[in-house]
Amino acid sequence: MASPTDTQDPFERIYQVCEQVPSGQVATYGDIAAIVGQGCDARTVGHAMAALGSRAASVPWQRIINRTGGISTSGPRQRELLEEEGVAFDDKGHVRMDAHHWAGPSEAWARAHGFTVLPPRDAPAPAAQLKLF
DNA sequence: GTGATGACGATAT
DNA sequence: TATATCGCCATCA
Repeated sequence: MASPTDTQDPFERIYQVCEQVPSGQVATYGDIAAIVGQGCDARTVGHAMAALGSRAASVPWQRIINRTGGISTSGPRQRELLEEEGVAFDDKGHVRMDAHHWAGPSEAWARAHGFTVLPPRDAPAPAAQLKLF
């Protein structure tokens, strides 16, 4: 049996999750893939973004970046859009993931649409903290 | 059906 | 932090 509100199209589900990313925040391809699940891979999300087509006007594709916080698209267009939303970049052109990383959709929303909740990413960076003293 | 390509991720160095 | 290598999955020739 299929899940409720089953869009059947993996790309369509990816677009749905992307639309949940609020303005001023960014999400990584891996995060979107983890939420969508169903064998969706970070690369699959990239393909979906490349196949946006006319959907580019409805999906905040600019808020989807790679894990390094860098922009994979060609041209400064994506950075322009993000800066318009208040996203800060460092001198190297990387997004400040520590300040703009999207924590994921609401658990209620995820369950209502049959998505997976993003795992707790509260990694305390052990090495840094241990070496602090 | 197979091989190559790609808006990637994680690990190792 | 940057680079190199491998793995993963969907699309195209």
